[in-house]
Amino acid sequence: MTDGFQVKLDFDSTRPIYMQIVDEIKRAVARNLLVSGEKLPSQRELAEAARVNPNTVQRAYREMEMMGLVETRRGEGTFIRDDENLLASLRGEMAQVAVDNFIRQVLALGLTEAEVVKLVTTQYREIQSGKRGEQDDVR
Amino acid sequence: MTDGFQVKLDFDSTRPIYMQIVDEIKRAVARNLLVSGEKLPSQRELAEAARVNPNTVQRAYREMEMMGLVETRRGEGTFIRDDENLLASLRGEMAQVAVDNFIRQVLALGLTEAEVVKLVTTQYREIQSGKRGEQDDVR
Amino acid sequence: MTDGFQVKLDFDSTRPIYMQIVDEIKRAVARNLLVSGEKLPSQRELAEAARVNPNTVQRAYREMEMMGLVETRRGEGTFIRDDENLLASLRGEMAQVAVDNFIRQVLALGLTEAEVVKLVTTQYREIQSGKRGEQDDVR
Amino acid sequence: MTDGFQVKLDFDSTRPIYMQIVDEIKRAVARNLLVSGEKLPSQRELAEAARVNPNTVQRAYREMEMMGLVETRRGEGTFIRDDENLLASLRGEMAQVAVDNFIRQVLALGLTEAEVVKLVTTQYREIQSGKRGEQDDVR
DNA sequence: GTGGTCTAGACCACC
DNA sequence: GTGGTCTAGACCACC
Repeated sequence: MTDGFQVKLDFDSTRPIYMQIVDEIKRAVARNLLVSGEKLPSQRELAEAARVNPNTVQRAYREMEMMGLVETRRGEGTFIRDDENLLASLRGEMAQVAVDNFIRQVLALGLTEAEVVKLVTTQYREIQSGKRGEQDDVR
Repeated sequence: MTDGFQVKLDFDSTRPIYMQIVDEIKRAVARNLLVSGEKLPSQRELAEAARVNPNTVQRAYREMEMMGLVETRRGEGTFIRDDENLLASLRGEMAQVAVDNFIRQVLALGLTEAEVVKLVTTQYREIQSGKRGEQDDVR
Repeated sequence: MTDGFQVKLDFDSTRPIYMQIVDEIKRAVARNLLVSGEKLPSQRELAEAARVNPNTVQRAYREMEMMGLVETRRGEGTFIRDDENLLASLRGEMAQVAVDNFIRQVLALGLTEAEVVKLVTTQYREIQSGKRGEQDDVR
Repeated sequence: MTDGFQVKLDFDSTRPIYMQIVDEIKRAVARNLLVSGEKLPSQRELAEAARVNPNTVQRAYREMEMMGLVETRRGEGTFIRDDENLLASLRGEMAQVAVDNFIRQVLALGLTEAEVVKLVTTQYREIQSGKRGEQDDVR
């Protein structure tokens, strides 16, 4: 796992393990931690590292292949495809989830729209400026 | 369990259990799931429900007493105090954490400030309008 | 025992032991028997010396930490903090209690204000002059 | 013990019990809780109340008789004598002890003479004014 | 070594 | 019933 992503699994979750693997890789792609053309770990490698059955990893990779996120080249490995549209929609989905959770939280706290926008713009600038030259472990 | 809050603990976390209890109750107060004057479960009740030692619950309650969040009356129980300033700062803290996490996520996705603001305002209105008469379990 | 203070506990008192420990240390600090930066005995040491449970000592130390009197550094120990304001207010409190008790005594004896002031000034000078080079155990 | 004084004994003290009884009665006299002509409890009564041997009480009463504080009239009981000089010296002694302890305390706290006098005069007036119509349990 | 957390359980005080 | 204190002892984290 020297790659730019890690697969953290929750074995207590009701969400199937293979889906969790897909989620993690989608997330890494959306965040540019995995880029077009990059090779994923081999199925065996990942299975060992994540301590799951190789079949589980294979199912995850097959799902991603079907959704067009990766392509598997026999004898070579599995690679992130170069598909701008897919990437954009991935990012859109994740942004949507993030914003949705965020809004629910601030609504529960009783913040008005104006307050939220204020906080968001302020914090956006603050964090962005602080990011210069920093390592990017924003998980 | 009939209360407006639940205490979910992660026994694997490095965060001490008593702090997790405090966190949960602070959160419930910030969200108005627990309001001024309301009685918390007795130390023994909560200890049993959360499957922790009564001493652990007591430590949590004592911490909250010291920070002025609750008031404990011997022989009667522990109650949420009425302190507007404290409540406001609690909400401020939680909003800050929420916005901070959110911004880090969207920055990792490469969204611009304008895009973020757009998403936020759109979603704010959407979720708020959908909230009418709904139950509020947004955890 | 080589420290400048001793913790004498009254196990029959209704005052909790951990508070008695706090009282004693506050007194020692107010009297400069313990000074800024000085290390308190470790929790286990004091527990053994005072024949109480380590948890009881810890509670005392935690209280003092919260009131800002001491600073505890994990793996190192607990130290008197350097806080002039706190020290002054500690001394003020203790002086207040002493003067209060004293006045009640002399009032009960029927002394007038003038008589009291006379006694106080005379005795102040007498005791102070006798103090030169004496050991200071005025408990 | 409907009288204006109580005899509290410390059986762990090194000070003999009979002296402690004398001390307590001297204190009550100095404070006008026992006045000239007043009858002390009978030796048996006091022995029973204080849970000591009647001989011990007798010794205490004998001491006080010798110092001129009380007189015993066979068949009647023991009474506080009317001796202004003795009373004055009793009060003087007690005042001396009180002031001595007090000065040692405030010296240990580092108060200057001026500060002490200031505190004493302020507190004298405060307590005295607060005393009006109050019950006088200043022990 | 140091402090920090937690459990199990006793006993007390206030109501 | 409620919370408050204390003990005994385990186990962990930091040094």
